[in-house]
Amino acid sequence: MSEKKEEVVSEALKAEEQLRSQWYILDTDGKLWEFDQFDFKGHDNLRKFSGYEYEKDRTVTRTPPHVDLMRSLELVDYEPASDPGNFRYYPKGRMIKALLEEYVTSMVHEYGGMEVETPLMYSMEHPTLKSYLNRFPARQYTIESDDTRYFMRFAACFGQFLIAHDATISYKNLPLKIYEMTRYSFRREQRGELTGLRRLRSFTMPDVHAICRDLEQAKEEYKVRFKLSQDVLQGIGFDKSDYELAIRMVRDFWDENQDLVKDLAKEHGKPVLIEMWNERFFYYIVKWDMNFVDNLDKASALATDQIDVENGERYDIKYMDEDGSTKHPYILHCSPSGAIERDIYGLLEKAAFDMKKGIKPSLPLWLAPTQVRIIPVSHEYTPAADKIREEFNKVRVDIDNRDETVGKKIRDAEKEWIPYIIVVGEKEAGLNEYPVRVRGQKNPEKMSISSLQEKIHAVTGDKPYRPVPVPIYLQQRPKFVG
RNA sequence: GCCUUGGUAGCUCAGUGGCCAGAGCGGCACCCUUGUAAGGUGUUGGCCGCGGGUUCGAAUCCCGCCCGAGGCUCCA
Repeated sequence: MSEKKEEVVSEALKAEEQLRSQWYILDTDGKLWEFDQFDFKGHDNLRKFSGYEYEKDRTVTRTPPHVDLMRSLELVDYEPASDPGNFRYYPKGRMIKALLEEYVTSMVHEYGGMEVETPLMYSMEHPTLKSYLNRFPARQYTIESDDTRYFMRFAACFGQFLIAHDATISYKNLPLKIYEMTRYSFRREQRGELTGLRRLRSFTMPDVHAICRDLEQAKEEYKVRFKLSQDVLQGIGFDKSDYELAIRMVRDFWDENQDLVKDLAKEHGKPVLIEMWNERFFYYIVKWDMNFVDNLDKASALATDQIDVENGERYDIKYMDEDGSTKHPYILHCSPSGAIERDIYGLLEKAAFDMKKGIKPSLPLWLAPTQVRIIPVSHEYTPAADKIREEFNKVRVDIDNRDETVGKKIRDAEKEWIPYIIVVGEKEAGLNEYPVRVRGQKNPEKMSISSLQEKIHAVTGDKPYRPVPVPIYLQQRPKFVG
Protein backbone atom coordinates (compact mmCIF):
# COMPACT_ATOMS: atom_id res chain seq x y z
CA MET A 1 0.00 0.00 0.00
CA SER A 2 2.71 2.44 0.96
CA GLU A 3 4.78 1.99 -2.17
CA LYS A 4 1.64 2.42 -4.24
CA LYS A 5 2.16 6.17 -3.80
CA GLU A 6 5.28 5.80 -5.90
CA GLU A 7 6.69 9.24 -5.31
CA VAL A 8 8.19 10.86 -8.35
CA VAL A 9 11.83 11.00 -7.38
CA SER A 10 13.91 12.13 -10.28
CA GLU A 11 17.11 10.56 -11.46
CA ALA A 12 18.81 13.82 -10.67
CA LEU A 13 17.90 13.44 -7.01
CA LYS A 14 19.45 10.00 -6.98
CA ALA A 15 22.48 11.17 -8.93
CA GLU A 16 23.09 13.94 -6.47
CA GLU A 17 23.49 11.45 -3.68
CA GLN A 18 26.72 10.23 -5.25
CA LEU A 19 27.92 13.60 -6.35
CA ARG A 20 31.43 14.43 -5.22
CA SER A 21 32.41 18.06 -4.94
CA GLN A 22 35.79 19.69 -4.66
CA TRP A 23 35.85 23.08 -3.05
CA TYR A 24 38.09 26.08 -3.63
CA ILE A 25 38.21 29.82 -3.15
CA LEU A 26 38.95 32.00 -6.15
CA ASP A 27 40.27 35.43 -5.25
CA THR A 28 39.90 38.60 -7.30
CA ASP A 29 43.44 38.25 -8.63
CA GLY A 30 42.44 34.99 -10.24
CA LYS A 31 44.27 32.75 -7.80
CA LEU A 32 42.53 29.48 -6.96
CA TRP A 33 43.05 28.47 -3.33
CA GLU A 34 42.56 25.05 -1.85
CA PHE A 35 39.66 25.53 0.50
CA ASP A 36 41.60 25.09 3.73
CA GLN A 37 44.54 27.23 2.58
CA PHE A 38 42.48 30.36 2.16
CA ASP A 39 42.58 33.07 4.82
CA PHE A 40 38.98 34.12 5.47
CA LYS A 41 40.00 37.14 7.54
CA GLY A 42 37.86 40.09 6.49
CA HIS A 43 35.52 37.78 4.58
CA ASP A 44 33.14 36.85 7.34
CA ASN A 45 30.11 36.21 5.21
CA LEU A 46 32.06 34.17 2.69
CA ARG A 47 33.34 32.08 5.58
CA LYS A 48 29.79 31.59 6.82
CA PHE A 49 28.48 30.82 3.37
CA SER A 50 31.33 28.43 2.62
CA GLY A 51 30.94 26.76 5.97
CA TYR A 52 27.30 26.35 5.19
CA GLU A 53 28.05 24.71 1.87
CA TYR A 54 31.23 22.86 2.65
CA GLU A 55 31.10 21.88 6.27
CA LYS A 56 27.33 21.47 6.25
CA ASP A 57 27.20 23.18 9.61
CA ARG A 58 23.57 24.19 9.86
CA THR A 59 22.61 23.76 13.48
CA VAL A 60 20.17 26.46 14.42
CA THR A 61 17.37 26.56 16.94
CA ARG A 62 15.85 30.03 16.65
CA THR A 63 13.02 31.41 14.58
CA PRO A 64 14.43 33.50 11.74
CA PRO A 65 13.81 37.21 12.50
CA HIS A 66 12.07 37.85 9.17
CA VAL A 67 9.20 35.56 10.17
CA ASP A 68 8.17 37.86 13.01
CA LEU A 69 8.71 40.92 10.84
CA MET A 70 6.68 39.70 7.87
CA ARG A 71 3.74 39.32 10.24
CA SER A 72 4.15 42.37 12.44
CA LEU A 73 4.47 44.62 9.39
CA GLU A 74 1.30 42.99 8.01
CA LEU A 75 3.02 41.87 4.84
CA VAL A 76 2.74 38.11 4.66
CA ASP A 77 1.31 35.34 6.79
CA TYR A 78 0.89 31.62 6.98
CA GLU A 79 -2.24 30.16 5.46
CA PRO A 80 -3.30 27.16 7.54
CA ALA A 81 -5.98 26.25 5.01
CA SER A 82 -3.38 25.64 2.30
CA ASP A 83 -0.44 23.28 1.98
CA PRO A 84 2.58 24.35 4.03
CA GLY A 85 4.81 26.82 2.24
CA ASN A 86 1.88 28.51 0.46
CA PHE A 87 1.40 31.93 1.99
CA ARG A 88 -1.16 34.72 2.05
CA TYR A 89 -0.17 38.28 1.23
CA TYR A 90 -1.88 41.20 2.93
CA PRO A 91 -2.28 44.46 0.99
CA LYS A 92 1.08 45.90 2.01
CA GLY A 93 2.89 42.64 1.27
CA ARG A 94 1.13 42.31 -2.05
CA MET A 95 2.14 45.87 -2.95
CA ILE A 96 5.79 45.21 -2.14
CA LYS A 97 5.74 41.99 -4.09
CA ALA A 98 4.01 43.60 -7.06
CA LEU A 99 6.55 46.42 -7.14
CA LEU A 100 9.42 43.95 -7.07
CA GLU A 101 7.80 41.94 -9.86
CA GLU A 102 7.30 45.08 -11.95
CA TYR A 103 10.84 46.25 -11.31
CA VAL A 104 12.50 42.98 -12.24
CA THR A 105 10.31 42.70 -15.32
CA SER A 106 11.22 46.20 -16.46
CA MET A 107 14.92 45.38 -16.07
CA VAL A 108 14.53 42.20 -18.11
CA HIS A 109 12.63 44.12 -20.80
CA GLU A 110 15.52 46.51 -20.96
CA TYR A 111 17.89 43.57 -21.32
CA GLY A 112 15.85 42.37 -24.28
CA GLY A 113 13.76 39.60 -22.76
CA MET A 114 10.47 38.88 -24.52
CA GLU A 115 7.78 38.34 -21.95
CA VAL A 116 5.50 35.33 -22.42
CA GLU A 117 2.99 33.49 -20.29
CA THR A 118 2.84 29.71 -20.05
CA PRO A 119 0.64 27.16 -18.26
CA LEU A 120 1.04 26.27 -14.61
CA MET A 121 0.59 22.54 -15.22
CA TYR A 122 1.85 20.01 -17.71
CA SER A 123 1.11 16.43 -18.55
CA MET A 124 3.41 13.87 -17.00
CA GLU A 125 2.89 11.68 -20.07
CA HIS A 126 4.51 14.14 -22.46
CA PRO A 127 7.68 12.30 -23.53
CA THR A 128 10.00 15.30 -23.45
CA LEU A 129 8.73 16.55 -20.12
CA LYS A 130 8.95 13.07 -18.69
CA SER A 131 12.63 12.92 -19.40
CA TYR A 132 13.16 16.48 -18.17
CA LEU A 133 11.44 15.69 -14.88
CA ASN A 134 14.03 13.03 -14.32
CA ARG A 135 16.80 15.50 -14.82
CA PHE A 136 15.75 18.22 -12.42
CA PRO A 137 16.06 17.65 -8.69
CA ALA A 138 12.65 18.86 -7.60
CA ARG A 139 9.63 17.16 -6.16
CA GLN A 140 6.35 18.00 -7.82
CA TYR A 141 2.79 18.67 -6.93
CA THR A 142 0.63 16.47 -9.11
CA ILE A 143 -3.04 16.73 -9.95
CA GLU A 144 -5.41 14.63 -11.94
CA SER A 145 -7.86 15.63 -14.62
CA ASP A 146 -9.86 12.92 -16.31
CA ASP A 147 -7.35 10.10 -16.60
CA THR A 148 -4.26 12.19 -17.06
CA ARG A 149 -1.78 13.18 -14.38
CA TYR A 150 -0.36 16.65 -14.47
CA PHE A 151 2.45 18.24 -12.52
CA MET A 152 2.69 21.85 -11.42
CA ARG A 153 5.63 23.64 -13.03
CA PHE A 154 8.69 24.19 -10.84
CA ALA A 155 10.15 26.76 -13.23
CA ALA A 156 9.29 28.39 -16.53
CA CYS A 157 11.55 26.12 -18.53
CA PHE A 158 8.80 23.83 -19.81
CA GLY A 159 6.59 26.48 -21.31
CA GLN A 160 9.45 28.45 -22.80
CA PHE A 161 11.20 25.43 -24.27
CA LEU A 162 7.97 24.19 -25.83
CA ILE A 163 7.51 27.61 -27.40
CA ALA A 164 11.08 27.54 -28.67
CA HIS A 165 10.59 24.04 -30.02
CA ASP A 166 7.75 25.24 -32.26
CA ALA A 167 9.44 28.47 -33.31
CA THR A 168 11.42 28.97 -36.48
CA ILE A 169 14.76 30.34 -35.39
CA SER A 170 17.64 31.61 -37.46
CA TYR A 171 21.15 32.14 -36.15
CA LYS A 172 20.40 35.82 -36.85
CA ASN A 173 17.81 35.74 -34.05
CA LEU A 174 20.34 34.61 -31.47
CA PRO A 175 20.79 35.11 -28.65
CA LEU A 176 17.03 34.80 -28.21
CA LYS A 177 15.73 35.83 -24.83
CA ILE A 178 12.42 34.62 -23.45
CA TYR A 179 11.10 35.70 -20.10
CA GLU A 180 8.34 34.97 -17.64
CA MET A 181 7.67 36.05 -14.08
CA THR A 182 6.26 32.80 -12.76
CA ARG A 183 3.53 33.34 -10.22
CA TYR A 184 3.84 30.65 -9.20
CA SER A 185 6.51 28.02 -9.50
CA PHE A 186 5.79 25.01 -7.32
CA ARG A 187 8.23 22.73 -5.58
CA ARG A 188 6.99 20.24 -3.08
CA GLU A 189 9.98 20.62 -0.80
CA GLN A 190 10.29 18.35 2.18
CA ARG A 191 8.33 19.57 5.15
CA GLY A 192 11.33 20.44 7.31
CA GLU A 193 12.96 22.42 4.54
CA LEU A 194 10.33 25.13 4.61
CA THR A 195 11.34 28.26 6.45
CA GLY A 196 9.25 31.43 6.43
CA LEU A 197 9.78 33.36 3.21
CA ARG A 198 13.15 31.77 2.67
CA ARG A 199 11.95 28.48 1.30
CA LEU A 200 8.42 27.93 0.07
CA ARG A 201 6.44 25.37 -1.86
CA SER A 202 5.01 28.02 -4.16
CA PHE A 203 7.08 31.00 -5.11
CA THR A 204 7.32 33.77 -7.64
CA MET A 205 10.39 33.60 -9.80
CA PRO A 206 11.59 35.49 -12.84
CA ASP A 207 12.99 33.02 -15.31
CA VAL A 208 14.77 34.29 -18.40
CA HIS A 209 16.28 31.91 -20.89
CA ALA A 210 18.71 32.84 -23.61
CA ILE A 211 19.02 30.56 -26.58
CA CYS A 212 22.58 30.82 -27.85
CA ARG A 213 24.32 29.76 -31.01
CA ASP A 214 27.37 28.15 -29.46
CA LEU A 215 29.52 28.14 -26.37
CA GLU A 216 31.22 31.37 -27.36
CA GLN A 217 27.95 33.22 -27.64
CA ALA A 218 26.68 31.58 -24.46
CA LYS A 219 29.75 32.81 -22.58
CA GLU A 220 29.33 36.35 -23.86
CA GLU A 221 25.69 36.36 -22.87
CA TYR A 222 26.56 34.81 -19.54
CA LYS A 223 28.62 37.88 -18.66
CA VAL A 224 25.86 40.27 -19.73
CA ARG A 225 23.38 38.50 -17.50
CA PHE A 226 25.79 38.42 -14.60
CA LYS A 227 25.89 42.21 -14.74
CA LEU A 228 22.10 42.33 -15.16
CA SER A 229 21.65 40.24 -12.02
CA GLN A 230 24.02 42.44 -10.05
CA ASP A 231 22.08 45.50 -11.17
CA VAL A 232 18.73 43.94 -10.34
CA LEU A 233 19.86 42.95 -6.85
CA GLN A 234 21.32 46.42 -6.36
CA GLY A 235 18.05 47.99 -7.42
CA ILE A 236 16.09 45.81 -5.03
CA GLY A 237 18.31 46.86 -2.17
CA PHE A 238 21.18 44.38 -1.97
CA ASP A 239 24.69 45.54 -2.59
CA LYS A 240 27.73 43.38 -3.11
CA SER A 241 28.44 43.25 0.60
CA ASP A 242 25.07 41.58 1.12
CA TYR A 243 25.70 38.45 -0.91
CA GLU A 244 28.41 35.90 -1.65
CA LEU A 245 29.11 34.40 -5.03
CA ALA A 246 29.53 30.72 -5.78
CA ILE A 247 30.51 29.35 -9.17
CA ARG A 248 29.96 25.64 -9.70
CA MET A 249 31.17 23.78 -12.75
CA VAL A 250 32.59 20.62 -14.20
CA ARG A 251 36.37 20.53 -14.13
CA ASP A 252 36.62 20.54 -17.92
CA PHE A 253 34.82 23.84 -18.05
CA TRP A 254 37.27 25.34 -15.58
CA ASP A 255 40.24 24.02 -17.53
CA GLU A 256 39.02 25.53 -20.78
CA ASN A 257 37.29 28.70 -19.57
CA GLN A 258 39.27 30.03 -16.63
CA ASP A 259 39.17 33.54 -18.07
CA LEU A 260 35.40 33.70 -17.94
CA VAL A 261 35.29 32.44 -14.36
CA LYS A 262 37.97 34.88 -13.31
CA ASP A 263 36.14 37.72 -15.04
CA LEU A 264 33.05 36.98 -12.99
CA ALA A 265 35.09 36.92 -9.78
CA LYS A 266 36.63 40.24 -10.72
CA GLU A 267 33.25 41.73 -11.48
CA HIS A 268 32.03 40.51 -8.09
CA GLY A 269 35.02 42.20 -6.45
CA LYS A 270 35.34 39.67 -3.65
CA PRO A 271 36.68 36.13 -3.31
CA VAL A 272 34.33 33.48 -4.61
CA LEU A 273 33.45 29.97 -3.52
CA ILE A 274 34.22 27.46 -6.25
CA GLU A 275 32.67 24.02 -6.48
CA MET A 276 33.97 21.55 -9.06
CA TRP A 277 32.79 18.18 -10.22
CA ASN A 278 34.81 15.71 -12.23
CA GLU A 279 31.74 14.57 -14.12
CA ARG A 280 28.64 16.35 -15.28
CA PHE A 281 25.64 15.23 -13.22
CA PHE A 282 23.30 18.03 -14.14
CA TYR A 283 22.06 19.48 -17.39
CA TYR A 284 24.46 22.40 -17.03
CA ILE A 285 28.22 22.72 -17.28
CA VAL A 286 28.48 25.85 -15.16
CA LYS A 287 26.26 27.69 -12.72
CA TRP A 288 26.80 30.70 -10.55
CA ASP A 289 24.61 31.78 -7.65
CA MET A 290 24.54 34.90 -5.50
CA ASN A 291 23.85 33.93 -1.91
CA PHE A 292 22.41 35.90 0.96
CA VAL A 293 23.64 35.06 4.46
CA ASP A 294 21.02 35.73 7.13
CA ASN A 295 20.89 36.37 10.88
CA LEU A 296 21.13 32.67 11.64
CA ASP A 297 24.14 32.32 9.32
CA LYS A 298 21.95 30.47 6.85
CA ALA A 299 22.83 30.92 3.20
CA SER A 300 20.38 30.87 0.35
CA ALA A 301 20.63 31.59 -3.34
CA LEU A 302 19.08 34.71 -4.83
CA ALA A 303 20.12 35.23 -8.44
CA THR A 304 21.53 32.37 -10.49
CA ASP A 305 22.44 31.55 -14.10
CA GLN A 306 23.35 28.27 -15.75
CA ILE A 307 24.70 27.18 -19.11
CA ASP A 308 22.53 24.25 -20.21
CA VAL A 309 24.04 21.85 -22.73
CA GLU A 310 21.30 19.25 -22.69
CA ASN A 311 17.84 20.65 -23.16
CA GLY A 312 18.33 22.08 -26.63
CA GLU A 313 18.50 18.50 -27.79
CA ARG A 314 15.96 17.10 -25.33
CA TYR A 315 13.29 19.58 -26.42
CA ASP A 316 14.48 19.42 -29.98
CA ILE A 317 14.98 23.16 -30.15
CA LYS A 318 16.71 24.01 -33.43
CA TYR A 319 18.07 26.99 -35.21
CA MET A 320 19.20 27.32 -38.80
CA ASP A 321 22.87 28.17 -38.99
CA GLU A 322 24.74 30.19 -41.59
CA ASP A 323 25.67 27.10 -43.58
CA GLY A 324 22.07 25.91 -43.81
CA SER A 325 22.41 23.17 -41.23
CA THR A 326 20.07 22.88 -38.24
CA LYS A 327 21.70 22.86 -34.83
CA HIS A 328 20.75 22.58 -31.20
CA PRO A 329 21.52 25.69 -29.18
CA TYR A 330 23.09 26.24 -25.78
CA ILE A 331 20.51 27.56 -23.36
CA LEU A 332 21.08 29.89 -20.43
CA HIS A 333 18.73 29.73 -17.43
CA CYS A 334 18.73 32.85 -15.33
CA SER A 335 16.74 34.17 -12.43
CA PRO A 336 18.13 37.71 -12.13
CA SER A 337 16.62 38.40 -8.72
CA GLY A 338 15.91 34.90 -7.49
CA ALA A 339 12.48 34.30 -6.01
CA ILE A 340 10.63 37.51 -5.19
CA GLU A 341 9.56 36.10 -1.83
CA ARG A 342 13.19 35.38 -1.06
CA ASP A 343 14.08 38.97 -1.91
CA ILE A 344 11.55 40.12 0.68
CA TYR A 345 13.08 37.65 3.13
CA GLY A 346 16.51 39.16 2.43
CA LEU A 347 15.32 42.72 2.90
CA LEU A 348 13.66 41.84 6.21
CA GLU A 349 16.73 39.95 7.38
CA LYS A 350 18.84 42.99 6.47
CA ALA A 351 16.54 45.13 8.57
CA ALA A 352 17.00 42.64 11.42
CA PHE A 353 20.78 43.05 11.11
CA ASP A 354 20.26 46.79 11.57
CA MET A 355 18.12 46.23 14.65
CA LYS A 356 20.92 44.12 16.15
CA LYS A 357 23.32 46.99 15.57
CA GLY A 358 20.94 49.45 17.20
CA ILE A 359 20.03 51.07 13.88
CA LYS A 360 16.37 51.73 13.15
CA PRO A 361 15.21 49.11 10.66
CA SER A 362 13.61 50.16 7.40
CA LEU A 363 12.63 48.98 3.96
CA PRO A 364 14.01 50.56 0.79
CA LEU A 365 12.09 53.80 0.28
CA TRP A 366 10.51 52.71 -3.01
CA LEU A 367 9.02 49.68 -1.22
CA ALA A 368 7.78 51.39 1.95
CA PRO A 369 3.98 50.92 2.00
CA THR A 370 3.67 54.41 3.53
CA GLN A 371 6.39 56.87 2.61
CA VAL A 372 4.98 59.91 4.41
CA ARG A 373 2.61 59.85 7.40
CA ILE A 374 0.75 63.00 8.29
CA ILE A 375 -0.43 63.24 11.88
CA PRO A 376 -3.01 65.91 12.67
CA VAL A 377 -2.78 67.00 16.30
CA SER A 378 -6.55 66.72 16.60
CA HIS A 379 -9.58 66.22 14.35
CA GLU A 380 -9.65 69.93 13.80
CA TYR A 381 -6.51 69.66 11.66
CA THR A 382 -7.51 66.75 9.45
CA PRO A 383 -8.50 69.14 6.61
CA ALA A 384 -5.03 70.71 6.89
CA ALA A 385 -3.54 67.22 6.60
CA ASP A 386 -5.68 66.55 3.54
CA LYS A 387 -4.39 69.71 1.95
CA ILE A 388 -0.77 68.75 2.51
CA ARG A 389 -1.41 65.30 1.12
CA GLU A 390 -2.86 66.78 -2.04
CA GLU A 391 0.40 68.60 -2.68
CA PHE A 392 2.18 65.29 -3.23
CA ASN A 393 2.36 63.50 -6.52
CA LYS A 394 3.39 59.85 -6.81
CA VAL A 395 4.31 59.61 -3.17
CA ARG A 396 2.55 57.26 -0.77
CA VAL A 397 1.11 59.58 1.85
CA ASP A 398 -1.46 58.64 4.47
CA ILE A 399 -3.16 60.36 7.38
CA ASP A 400 -3.52 59.14 10.95
CA ASN A 401 -6.94 60.54 11.81
CA ARG A 402 -7.53 58.17 14.71
CA ASP A 403 -8.70 59.54 18.03
CA GLU A 404 -5.33 59.02 19.71
CA THR A 405 -2.69 61.18 21.29
CA VAL A 406 0.12 62.51 19.14
CA GLY A 407 2.59 60.44 21.14
CA LYS A 408 0.70 57.28 20.40
CA LYS A 409 0.40 58.08 16.71
CA ILE A 410 4.13 58.81 16.44
CA ARG A 411 4.91 55.57 18.17
CA ASP A 412 2.70 53.59 15.81
CA ALA A 413 4.25 55.29 12.77
CA GLU A 414 7.72 54.39 14.04
CA LYS A 415 6.65 50.81 14.54
CA GLU A 416 5.56 50.75 10.91
CA TRP A 417 9.04 51.93 9.88
CA ILE A 418 7.59 55.00 8.15
CA PRO A 419 10.44 57.07 6.67
CA TYR A 420 8.88 60.56 6.99
CA ILE A 421 6.42 61.82 9.59
CA ILE A 422 4.80 65.24 9.64
CA VAL A 423 2.75 66.47 12.62
CA VAL A 424 0.20 69.12 11.72
CA GLY A 425 -1.42 71.49 14.22
CA GLU A 426 -1.85 75.14 14.96
CA LYS A 427 1.87 75.87 14.71
CA GLU A 428 2.02 74.62 11.14
CA ALA A 429 -0.96 76.59 9.90
CA GLY A 430 0.06 78.71 6.94
CA LEU A 431 3.69 77.57 6.97
CA ASN A 432 5.59 76.81 3.81
CA GLU A 433 8.02 74.55 5.59
CA TYR A 434 7.15 71.76 7.99
CA PRO A 435 9.27 70.06 10.61
CA VAL A 436 9.64 66.56 9.16
CA ARG A 437 10.58 63.68 11.38
CA VAL A 438 13.07 61.72 9.28
CA ARG A 439 13.60 58.10 10.21
CA GLY A 440 17.02 57.55 11.74
CA GLN A 441 17.62 61.25 12.33
CA LYS A 442 17.62 62.72 15.82
CA ASN A 443 16.02 66.07 15.12
CA PRO A 444 13.23 67.02 12.79
CA GLU A 445 14.27 68.66 9.55
CA LYS A 446 12.45 71.69 8.18
CA MET A 447 11.46 71.36 4.57
CA SER A 448 8.77 72.29 2.13
CA ILE A 449 6.48 69.65 0.70
CA SER A 450 7.96 70.07 -2.75
CA SER A 451 11.50 69.57 -1.49
CA LEU A 452 10.44 66.50 0.48
CA GLN A 453 8.83 65.13 -2.65
CA GLU A 454 11.98 65.82 -4.65
CA LYS A 455 14.03 64.15 -1.99
CA ILE A 456 11.86 61.03 -2.20
CA HIS A 457 11.77 60.97 -5.98
CA ALA A 458 15.54 61.33 -6.11
CA VAL A 459 15.76 57.95 -4.38
CA THR A 460 12.79 56.18 -5.96
CA GLY A 461 12.91 57.81 -9.38
CA ASP A 462 13.72 54.85 -11.62
CA LYS A 463 11.53 52.41 -9.74
CA PRO A 464 7.88 51.53 -10.34
CA TYR A 465 5.22 53.23 -8.24
CA ARG A 466 1.96 52.11 -6.68
CA PRO A 467 -0.43 54.06 -4.48
CA VAL A 468 -0.95 53.37 -0.77
CA PRO A 469 -2.37 49.82 -0.72
CA VAL A 470 -4.77 50.41 2.19
CA PRO A 471 -7.22 53.26 3.00
CA ILE A 472 -5.54 56.67 3.29
CA TYR A 473 -7.20 57.34 6.66
CA LEU A 474 -5.92 55.05 9.38
CA GLN A 475 -9.32 55.06 11.03
CA GLN A 476 -10.64 53.04 8.10
CA ARG A 477 -7.99 50.35 8.23
CA PRO A 478 -8.64 46.90 9.66
CA LYS A 479 -5.95 45.04 11.54
CA PHE A 480 -4.86 41.97 9.64
CA VAL A 481 -2.37 40.82 12.26
CA GLY A 482 -2.48 41.50 16.01
C1' G B 1 9.57 11.66 4.29
C1' C B 2 12.25 10.83 9.11
C1' C B 3 13.95 13.12 13.92
C1' U B 4 13.49 17.22 17.81
C1' U B 5 10.28 20.89 19.68
C1' G B 6 6.02 23.89 20.19
C1' G B 7 0.28 25.06 19.50
C1' U B 8 -4.09 28.47 25.68
C1' A B 9 -8.57 35.30 23.74
C1' G B 10 -7.51 38.85 17.28
C1' C B 11 -1.83 39.31 18.99
C1' U B 12 2.23 38.17 22.80
C1' C B 13 2.23 34.93 26.64
C1' A B 14 1.16 32.83 32.14
C1' G B 15 -1.29 28.53 33.99
C1' U B 16 1.47 21.18 33.87
C1' G B 17 -4.48 16.62 37.00
C1' G B 18 -9.16 19.76 41.13
C1' C B 19 -13.44 25.89 42.59
C1' C B 20 -16.99 29.54 36.84
C1' A B 21 -9.11 29.36 32.64
C1' G B 22 -5.67 34.48 33.55
C1' A B 23 -2.54 39.10 32.20
C1' G B 24 -0.87 42.79 28.82
C1' C B 25 -1.81 44.63 24.06
C1' G B 26 -5.84 45.06 20.50
C1' G B 27 -11.36 45.79 19.57
C1' C B 28 -15.77 48.43 21.43
C1' A B 29 -18.09 52.51 24.60
C1' C B 30 -17.42 56.85 27.30
C1' C B 31 -14.14 60.79 29.16
C1' C B 32 -9.89 63.76 27.56
C1' U B 33 -9.03 67.39 22.43
C1' U B 34 -4.37 65.82 22.32
C1' G B 35 2.52 68.70 20.09
C1' U B 36 6.95 64.15 18.34
C1' A B 37 7.74 56.38 20.81
C1' A B 38 1.97 53.92 24.73
C1' G B 39 -3.74 59.64 28.30
C1' G B 40 -7.88 57.62 31.64
C1' U B 41 -12.21 54.51 32.98
C1' G B 42 -15.29 50.64 31.67
C1' U B 43 -16.28 46.56 28.56
C1' U B 44 -15.90 42.62 24.99
C1' G B 45 -12.92 38.47 23.75
C1' G B 46 -11.51 31.34 24.76
C1' C B 47 -14.51 23.82 20.72
C1' C B 48 -6.97 25.60 26.04
C1' G B 49 -4.96 23.06 17.51
C1' C B 50 -8.38 18.62 15.98
C1' G B 51 -10.01 13.51 17.08
C1' G B 52 -9.87 9.48 20.36
C1' G B 53 -8.37 7.31 25.14
C1' U B 54 -7.03 7.06 30.68
C1' U B 55 -9.42 9.22 35.17
C1' C B 56 -14.49 10.61 40.03
C1' G B 57 -12.20 14.83 37.40
C1' A B 58 -7.93 16.61 31.56
C1' A B 59 -5.67 22.92 28.90
C1' U B 60 -2.56 19.64 32.06
C1' C B 61 -1.37 12.35 31.28
C1' C B 62 -1.43 8.67 26.73
C1' C B 63 -2.24 7.69 21.24
C1' G B 64 -3.27 9.49 16.26
C1' C B 65 -3.75 13.61 13.01
C1' C B 66 -3.22 18.92 11.55
C1' C B 67 -0.24 23.41 11.80
C1' G B 68 4.48 26.40 13.16
C1' A B 69 9.84 26.29 14.19
C1' G B 70 14.53 23.63 13.96
C1' G B 71 17.65 19.29 12.12
C1' C B 72 18.77 15.54 8.07
C1' U B 73 18.52 16.95 2.94
C1' C B 74 17.76 20.58 -0.78
C1' C B 75 17.32 25.32 -3.32
C1' A B 76 15.00 30.40 -6.00
